[in-house]
Amino acid sequence: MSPEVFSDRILEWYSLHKRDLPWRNTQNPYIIWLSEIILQQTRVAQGLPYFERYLENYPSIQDMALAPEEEIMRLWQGLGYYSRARNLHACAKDIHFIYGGVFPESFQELVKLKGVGNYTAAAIASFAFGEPVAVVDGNVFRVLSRVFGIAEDIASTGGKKIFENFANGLIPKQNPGEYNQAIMEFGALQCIPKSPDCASCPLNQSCFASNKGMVAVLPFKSKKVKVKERYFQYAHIICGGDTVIRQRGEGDIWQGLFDFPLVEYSENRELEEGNHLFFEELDKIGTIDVVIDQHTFKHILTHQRIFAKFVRFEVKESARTELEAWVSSRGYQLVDAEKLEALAKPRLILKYLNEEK
DNA sequence: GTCCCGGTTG
DNA sequence: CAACCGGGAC
Repeated sequence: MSPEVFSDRILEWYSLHKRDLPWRNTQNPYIIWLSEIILQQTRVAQGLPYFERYLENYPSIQDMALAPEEEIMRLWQGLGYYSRARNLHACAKDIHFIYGGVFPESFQELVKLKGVGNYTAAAIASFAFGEPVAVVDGNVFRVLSRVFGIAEDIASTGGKKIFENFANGLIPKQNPGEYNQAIMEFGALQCIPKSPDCASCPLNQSCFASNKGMVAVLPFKSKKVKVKERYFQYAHIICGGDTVIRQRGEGDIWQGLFDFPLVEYSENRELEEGNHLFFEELDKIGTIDVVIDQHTFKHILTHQRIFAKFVRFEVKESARTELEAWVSSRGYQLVDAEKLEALAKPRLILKYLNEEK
């Protein structure tokens, strides 16, 4: 099948099936960029409300650039991959303060922006500026590998390169943005990962995978995820209406988000036995009113299974001064309910806080 | 429960 | 090239 026939069929399918999404039918690079960052590693249904909230809070890149980091992170709460939010803000500031508020217009320049890789640069360049550069996301891998029978490993650097080159050989010079949207939408709705309805597909006759019975095995992806088990002992320490929190550091999950003081064990046994590691320390600084064992939460991520046990310590108001000293010596913070609400927390912590009362 | 999905970065 | 998150399908 020639590139022209392929793109024509994809575009025709798109004209019949395209979803009406708020970031379509705009050429505004800010809106396109925002939607693409949110949609990285994220389904449309999950990202849509976040997109709307960001756009409502920050109608322009200037608004976002001038917003406090804490607010940017809080708006991202629950969406995952929090480095995207940090990069979003850093990029907004760069564009506002360095680029004079004007988005760069070419793939070459766009790809230099923080949080903008090959895919996102191609999306912005083609959607906003009509540059004929192919987007290659998970949808495109799937469509091209099946239709044209490309069996290269999409998890490897070399495989990705082959798909990128192939995709760029297909892209029509007129309306490349429309075509890019079309092939991704085709992958998202028609050529879906599992059990696609090939009978209704306009490319069925000429599709390699369909003809060879290889729909279930293409695209080929080598990755094997090794899941790490972790055991968190959390101390939920409250004093009056205030809560002890700490900000998570670099080099681990939930970077920059807020959770509670914790001890991590390597064995489940330790988690079950070592209940009150914080008890002694807290007991030293003042009287603990109540200690309540909460049940253990199992938090499943792709690469980690986290077993989190929460113990709630209620510290007497009379020991507040001592608690404050301990909190600051450990690099923690004692915050009121309003502040706690305003900070970005991981889903696990939100689950606990919601269930706790 | 288990498996699967997905862009960028250090 | 491994690490980063959460949700949805089955």
